[in-house]
Amino acid sequence: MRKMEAKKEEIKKGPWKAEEDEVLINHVKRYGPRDWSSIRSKGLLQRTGKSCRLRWVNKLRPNLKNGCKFSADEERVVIELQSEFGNKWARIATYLPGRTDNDVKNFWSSRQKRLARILHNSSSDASTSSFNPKSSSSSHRSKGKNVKPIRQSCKPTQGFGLVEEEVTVSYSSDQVHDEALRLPDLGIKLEHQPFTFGTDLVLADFSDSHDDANQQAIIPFSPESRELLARLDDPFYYDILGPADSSEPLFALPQPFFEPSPAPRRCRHVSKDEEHDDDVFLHDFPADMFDQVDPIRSP
DNA sequence: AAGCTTTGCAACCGCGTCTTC
DNA sequence: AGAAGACGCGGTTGCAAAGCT
Repeated sequence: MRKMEAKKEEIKKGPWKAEEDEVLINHVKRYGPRDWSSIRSKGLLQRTGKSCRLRWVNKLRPNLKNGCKFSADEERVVIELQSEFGNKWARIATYLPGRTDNDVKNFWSSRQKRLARILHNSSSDASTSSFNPKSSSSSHRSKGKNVKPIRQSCKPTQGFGLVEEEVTVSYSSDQVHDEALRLPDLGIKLEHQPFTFGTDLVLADFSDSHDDANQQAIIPFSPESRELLARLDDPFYYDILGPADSSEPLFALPQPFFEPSPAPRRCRHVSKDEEHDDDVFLHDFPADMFDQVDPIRSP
């Protein structure tokens, strides 16, 4: 028992040190990005194989865009692919060179939280709302599935944009959720908009609770937002919108940066023969890949 | 300037799948 | 065939930095 406890204690967790990174990089140089468990069994690091793999994939791998914000194009790709694939972050990441599944996941999570906050701010006057962004953890995000469909009816009271007649559209909460996420990309801020439009958007509550009139929040979207929401079904939705950033054509239908490489689900395992060829695993990588591996600064 | 809140991200965990023996 | 171990993925958590009051 004591032995087991001692063994447990040997496993190190928490932030990685530069020395550990160096050991890990050396291991990958020598054996390739595999056999993670052997790193610990050989006594090289007190980390689990999983932890080593994660560190390599998310931080040490060459050509990663570490510390680089998602560009407008990348955002667009993520949004589009998320709607297509769902939360298949690894799959989505294959379309974004230099991005990891963790990056995509965190990016999406941030956006969701931001939206939750925006919606909450917009509806803060709606005392009937039970939506609480404080509890909008990721569990909240994933609970949007079982909410009521929402109905948006636009009755423009101002000559604004292209809306000239009454439009009544019904969307699922997921649709509005997703599309509302796009609005900031259009240069449209949901916050601080004068709510002069004629109608309200009745948004389903994102919480887990059951159908209940009290769960509804009245979200007074800005005219531009309403206009966009009213056009979700338009196949030329993206064409209608001008680029938010003059330098980039934001709303062309997204194309993958690269076709995702049909990478094998798992890395090839090492045969006994290959084991002695130090470089055999490096054939998968550019010759200078390790020159690009910057030593990670320790916190 | 200090305290509080929000945000971004690194890392961990649990679980499902695949491979090896 | 099936058990055990390794790997990969998605969800979640914790913390430091940034922003706000």
